[in-house]
Amino acid sequence: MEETGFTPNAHALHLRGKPTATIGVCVENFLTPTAVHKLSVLQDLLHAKDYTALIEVHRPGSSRRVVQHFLSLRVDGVVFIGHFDPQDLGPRLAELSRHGVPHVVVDNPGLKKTNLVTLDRVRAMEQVMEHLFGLGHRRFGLLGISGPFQTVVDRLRGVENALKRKGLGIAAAVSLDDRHARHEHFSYGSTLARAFLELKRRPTAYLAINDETAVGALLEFQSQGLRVPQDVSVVGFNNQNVCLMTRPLLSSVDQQIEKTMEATAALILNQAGHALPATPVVRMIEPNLVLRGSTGPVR
Amino acid sequence: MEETGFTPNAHALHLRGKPTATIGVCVENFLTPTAVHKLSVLQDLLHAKDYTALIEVHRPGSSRRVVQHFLSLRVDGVVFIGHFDPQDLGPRLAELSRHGVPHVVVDNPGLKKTNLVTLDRVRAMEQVMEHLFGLGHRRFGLLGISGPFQTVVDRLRGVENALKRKGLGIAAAVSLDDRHARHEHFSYGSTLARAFLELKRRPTAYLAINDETAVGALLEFQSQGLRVPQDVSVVGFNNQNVCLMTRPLLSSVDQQIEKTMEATAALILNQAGHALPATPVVRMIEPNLVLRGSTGPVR
DNA sequence: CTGAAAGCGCTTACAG
DNA sequence: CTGAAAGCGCTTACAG
Repeated sequence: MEETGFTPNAHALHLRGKPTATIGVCVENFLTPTAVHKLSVLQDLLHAKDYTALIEVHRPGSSRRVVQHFLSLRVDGVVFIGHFDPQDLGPRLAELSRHGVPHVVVDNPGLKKTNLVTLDRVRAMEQVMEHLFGLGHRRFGLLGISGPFQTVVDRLRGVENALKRKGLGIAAAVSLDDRHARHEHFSYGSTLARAFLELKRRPTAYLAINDETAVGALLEFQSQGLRVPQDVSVVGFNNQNVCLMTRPLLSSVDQQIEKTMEATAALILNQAGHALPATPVVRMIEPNLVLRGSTGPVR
Repeated sequence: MEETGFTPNAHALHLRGKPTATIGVCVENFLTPTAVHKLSVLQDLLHAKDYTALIEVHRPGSSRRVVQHFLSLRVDGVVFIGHFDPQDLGPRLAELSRHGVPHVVVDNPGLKKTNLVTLDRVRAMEQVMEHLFGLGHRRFGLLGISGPFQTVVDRLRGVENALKRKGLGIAAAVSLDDRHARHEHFSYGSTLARAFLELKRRPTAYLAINDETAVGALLEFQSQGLRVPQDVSVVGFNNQNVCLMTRPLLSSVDQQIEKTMEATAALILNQAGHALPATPVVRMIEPNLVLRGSTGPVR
C-alpha cells in the first residue's frame, strides 16, 4: 500500500457513509491578529481530534455562498469567528439549522437562540475601570471605543456600569472619536492623544479599543513630554505582542483566546453528529487584565 | 430548489468526474504576519477563479499527513508557503509529482526542480546596501540576520555582494547575534542595540531581520539618546504596519506580497488539470525598498 | 422527448 | 472463509 502510493479517495469514503470529519470555519473579512490567533488555536484543537478545519474568509455579501459551500461539502459543523452583520448572519444560521448542521458563533455577542462563545467584554471593561478607580482616577478618555458592533456596545456598557457603581455619570468618560477619521489604528491613537492634550480638563486615564491604538496614544503622550504612568495612564485591549514595544510596557486585557477556542471546539465537536439541541449553549469567557507599567496612581 | 433548500453533495459530484476545484495550501507552523498576508491574498485570488483553498498549518513532522490529506481529497494543486525543512519537504514534493499533482513553493528558495515563486532576497539586501552607501555609510550592523534558513543565507549574500562591489570586506558588516538569545523579536532588537552601543567602532547603519527587530533597536537607540537618522540609520524588512509606529517612520523592504501571490495563483491554476511540466517554473519577485525617515546621511 | 441504467471509488453485508 | 454484489449521490449516455 505504502509502496504503491495508494491514497483512498476521501469523497468515496464519505459517500459511503463516513462522516467528513470537517468543520467549516468562517472568519471575518478583516484578518486581525486576534482572529488569526483564534483560527490557529482552533485548527490545532480540531486536528487533535482528527478533524479538518475548512477555513473560509468572509467577504461582504459572501456569507450565503460560504455556507452553501460548507453544506455541499457536508461539514459536520460550522464555526463563525468575529464580527458579522446580524442581518446577514441570521439567515445563514437558520439555514444551517434547517440542514441540521450544528454551529457556534464566537465573539459576536448579542445573538439569540444560537450556540455562543464570547469574551465577557462588559466584565472586561468593569475590571479595567475598577483597577483605575483603585489608582484614584475619576476622569477617563476613550480611544476608538465607538461604532456599531455589539462588542463595542458591550464594552461601553462595562464602562458605564462601573461609573454608575462609583456614583459617576457617563460624562466622566470622554470620547473624541467622532471628530477624527479612523484610518490605521496606530496613527488614530496618536491623533486622538493630540486631541485630548488640547482639552482644558484632561482625563488622567485612557482606555483604547485595541493595543495598537493604545500604543499610538502612549507614544504621542510621551513625545509631547508627558510621563507614563506618572502623568497619564493607558490601557490597551487584546494583549498582543505590541504591548511589549513601549516603555513602560502596556497593560492590556487578555481575551483568553485559548480558553475561548477550547470551549468552541468542545461545543462543536460535542454536537457534531447529533440532533441540534433545543436550547443553545452560551459560554462567557472571563477576561484577564494583564498589568504592566502603563497605569499608575493619579497625581 | 432554492425553496426546498437542496444542496448538491460535492463529494458525489467529484466522484462523478468533476474536479474538486480545491488547492491545498500548506503554511509554515509559525503564523507570521507576512505568512497570514500571503495566505489571505492567495485565498482571494483562488476564490476569484472559483477555487477553494484548503488551508493546513504545518507542524513539525506533520508534512506527510498534510500531503496525504490533500491527496485523499484529490486537490487540483498544492502550494507551500514559508520555511520548511528541505529534508522534510523534498519527499513530499516527490510524492505529489508521483501523483501528478502540480505544486508551487513560495518563499522557500534554494530548492531544485520545483515550481518556485520567491522574493529576490539577494537583490533586496543589495538595494538596501546601495541606498546606505549613497548616504555615506561604510560600517553596518546586522540585527538578527543569521540562522539556517535559505532566506537568511540569501540575504547575507546580498550584503556581501554589495560590500564586494564597493571594495569592502564582509568585516564591514558586524553581527552580534551569537552573543544573545533570541526570544521575542522586539526585545531582541533592543538587546542587540544595547550590545552595539558598547562597541568602540560602532556601525552607523543597521539592517534588521524584520520590522519588529528594527523597531526594538530604533527605540532603544533613541532612549539611549541617539538621534535617528542623524546618529544612526535603521532599516527594517517586510514593510509591516509596525513601521508606522516609530518617529521617524521606519524604512523597510516590501516583499510585494500581492505580486508574489498573483504569480503563485497563476502558476498553480495554469498547471491544474494538466500533465506536470518537464521543466519547473521559477519566478523571482523584485523587492521594493520603501524609504521613510529612518535612514539619513552619515555624519 | 422521457426515463431507467451505468458508473465514479469505496465498504459492508450477504451469498456461495 | 472467500468473492461478488449492493448502494452512497450524482450526471451522462443510452434505450425505449
